Amino acid sequence: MNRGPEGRRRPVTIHDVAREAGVSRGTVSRVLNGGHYVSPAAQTAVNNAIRRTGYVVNRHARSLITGRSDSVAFLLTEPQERFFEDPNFNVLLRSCTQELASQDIPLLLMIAGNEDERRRNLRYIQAGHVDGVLLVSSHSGDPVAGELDAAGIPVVACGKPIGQQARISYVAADDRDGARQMVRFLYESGRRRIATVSGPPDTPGGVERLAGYRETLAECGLPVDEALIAAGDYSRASGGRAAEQLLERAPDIDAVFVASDLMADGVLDALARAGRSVPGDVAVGGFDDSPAALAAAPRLTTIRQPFDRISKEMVRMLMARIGGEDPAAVILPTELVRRESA
Amino acid sequence: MNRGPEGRRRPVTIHDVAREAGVSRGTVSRVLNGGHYVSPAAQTAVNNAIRRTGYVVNRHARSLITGRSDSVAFLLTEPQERFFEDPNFNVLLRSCTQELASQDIPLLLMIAGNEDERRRNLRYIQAGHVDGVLLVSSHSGDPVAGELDAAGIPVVACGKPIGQQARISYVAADDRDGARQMVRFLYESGRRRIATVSGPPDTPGGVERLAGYRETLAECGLPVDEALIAAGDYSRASGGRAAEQLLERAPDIDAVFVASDLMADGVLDALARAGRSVPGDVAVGGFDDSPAALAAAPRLTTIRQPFDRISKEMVRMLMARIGGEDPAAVILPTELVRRESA
DNA sequence: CTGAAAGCGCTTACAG
DNA sequence: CTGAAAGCGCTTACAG
Repeated sequence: MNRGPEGRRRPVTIHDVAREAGVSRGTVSRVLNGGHYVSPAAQTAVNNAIRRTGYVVNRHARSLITGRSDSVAFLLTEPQERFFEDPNFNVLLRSCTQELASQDIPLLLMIAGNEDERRRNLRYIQAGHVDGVLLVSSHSGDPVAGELDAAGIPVVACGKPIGQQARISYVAADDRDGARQMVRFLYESGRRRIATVSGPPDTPGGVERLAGYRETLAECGLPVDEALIAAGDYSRASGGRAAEQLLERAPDIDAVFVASDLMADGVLDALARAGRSVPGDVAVGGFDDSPAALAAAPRLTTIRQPFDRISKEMVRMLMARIGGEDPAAVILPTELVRRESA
Repeated sequence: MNRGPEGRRRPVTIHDVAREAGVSRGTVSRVLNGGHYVSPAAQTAVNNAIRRTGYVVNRHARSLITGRSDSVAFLLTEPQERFFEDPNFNVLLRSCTQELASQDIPLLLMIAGNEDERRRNLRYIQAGHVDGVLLVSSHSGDPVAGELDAAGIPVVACGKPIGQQARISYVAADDRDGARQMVRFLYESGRRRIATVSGPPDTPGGVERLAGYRETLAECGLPVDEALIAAGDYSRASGGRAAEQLLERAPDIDAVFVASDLMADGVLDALARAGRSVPGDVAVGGFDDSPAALAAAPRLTTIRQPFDRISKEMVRMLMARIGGEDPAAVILPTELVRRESA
C-alpha cells in the first residue's frame, strides 16, 4: 500500500502498475483479465509490477464497466426462530461462504423473516446489486424464487422449489432414497412398528421423506398405519409433540423415523419423559446428520445430507446460470450414519 | 425498469432522470445526496422523475467516486463447531443484518475458521472492499482486531478485545454485573453451596463473569471455594463435563451459575444423569438468554444479554467510526430472566 | 501483441 | 440555486 507525503493512503491504480511495468493501461488490464493477447514478456513485467506495487483491483471501477457486481446474495427466507434453532442453516451458510470465498466472491447475507424484509431484499437484488442469489428456504411455497426468476435474476435454490414451473435451478439431497435407507435399516434391525414424524407438507423434505417411508414399508410387506404418522414443523418442540401423539395413538411403536435431526432430538426428550429407552424400547432415526445429531443423547443414527457438496453445487450452478447456462437440477445421494439411537 | 427494443433491460441512469425532470445531472445528484442547495421546485421535479422512471442509483459508480463501498463486513473468527452449535451467533448475525438493512447497507459475511481464511479475509478487507467491520469472536486473544486497526480499517468488536491497546471500539454487556445478579438471586433463594462453570479465561465473558461470581460470594459472606469452580469452553459438552467435575469434587452443591446458556444445557444433562433434580436439588442459572435457554428442559433462568441493543450499538458505532469519530466503548446492562431452572 | 481513446454512471468543486 | 465539466479506475473495441 503506497502512502502519499502525509502518510495518507493513496491506493495504487492500474496506472501506477502500467508505469512501473513500462506498458499501457490496456495491457495491464489484459493481464488482469486472463492474459489473452499479451506477450510473455509483458505478462511478466506486469506481474512483477503488481507484486512490487501491491496493486489490488478496484472492484467498483470494474463493476461499473462490466455491469456485474461479482458478488452473490445468500437469501434466507425463514421465520427467525428456525434460523436460531436449526444448525442446518449454519452449516449451509458456512460452506457457501467458504466456497465463494475460494473464488474471491463475497457473499451478501440477506434474511427475510417477514413480508417487509422480503420486499426490501427483493428490491435490492432487482437493482442489480448482486449477480445472482442462493436461495434457502424450507417452505417452497415461497413466491420469492419465482419473482426473482421473473426479474431475470439467476437463482439456485436449496431443495426443490415446489410449485415453481421448473425454471429454477436447485440442488437437493435424495430425500426419498434417504428415507428408504433409514426405514429399511430399521426394518432389518427387527423393528416392525415403525412410526414416522414427517416435516411440513409444503416442503420437499416433508413430502419426499414421507413418501419414502410409505414406499419402503410397503416394500417390506408392512402395512401403512396412518396412526403411525405425525407431522412436525422441523422445530425441536414439534418433534416432541409429535412423539407424544404417536405414543398415545400407538403405544406399541418400536421405532420412529424422524424427518430431521432437530425434531428427532425433541422425540428423544419425549421418549425419555415417557420412560421409553432408546434404542432399547424404541429406535430413533433422524435425517440431516446436522450438528444436532451429535449433540443429542444418545447420539443419533441418521441420514447424512452432503451439505458440503450441496453448497459446492449450488455455487457452481449459480455461476453457470450467471454465465448464461440454462437451469438444471442436481440430486445428491444420501448415506446412513449409524450411531447410538438405532 | 425500462426495457430497450429487444426487451433487454436498459438500466435507467441519472441522465434519464435529469432529462425527465428537465434539470441537469448535477441537480439530480444533489437531490440524491440530501437535497442541499436545491430549490423546492427542482426537488419535486426530480423526485417525481425518479418515481416515474424507477431510477435506482448505481452503487458502483457512486463508490468509484466517493471511495466508499457503502457495505460492511461481519467477520466471525470462530472454530466452526461453535458457529454450528451456539445460537448466540445467529441472533447477532440476524440483528446486525436487520439493523444494516434498515440503512440500506449490505452485510458481507466472512467466516475465518483457520489461519488461511483469516489471511484471505484480511486481504479482502484491506483492499478497501468494505468500509468497516463488525468483529465477532469470543476469543479475544485474536490478533485480527489489532491488524485491522493498524491497517486503518474501522472496527467495532462484540465484547471487549482483551490485550488490544484500547484503540478498538467495542460493545459489551455488563458481564460482571450480570454474574452478580445471578449469584445474588441464587443466594437469596436460599442456596449456600453455589458453584460456577466459567467460560474460557481468554474471553471477556470467561474472566468477568467469574470475577462477578467471586465478588458476589464475598459480598454475601460466603467463602470462595476453588473446588466449586470449573471451566468450560462455551460448548454444551464442556458444560456437561464441568458439571461432572463439580459433582465429584463437591457433591453437596445446591446451585450452579453457568457462564452461558449452552453450557448450562450441558450442565442440565449431567445433573439429570447424576439423578439430581433441577431446581429441587440443584438450581441452575445460565447466561445470555439465548434461544438455547428456552429449548432447555427445564427452561433456564438466565441473564439476558440485550443482543438487539448490542447489534444496534455496534452498527451505530461502526458508522460513527467510518465517519471519523474516535473509538469508544459501550457497556449495556443485563437483566435477570426467571424461568424454571432456578 | 499493443497503445490511444472512449465510456461505464456517478459526484463535486467551480463558475455563475 | 444551478449547469457544464472534470474525473473516479477500470475494460474494451478499434486501429495498427
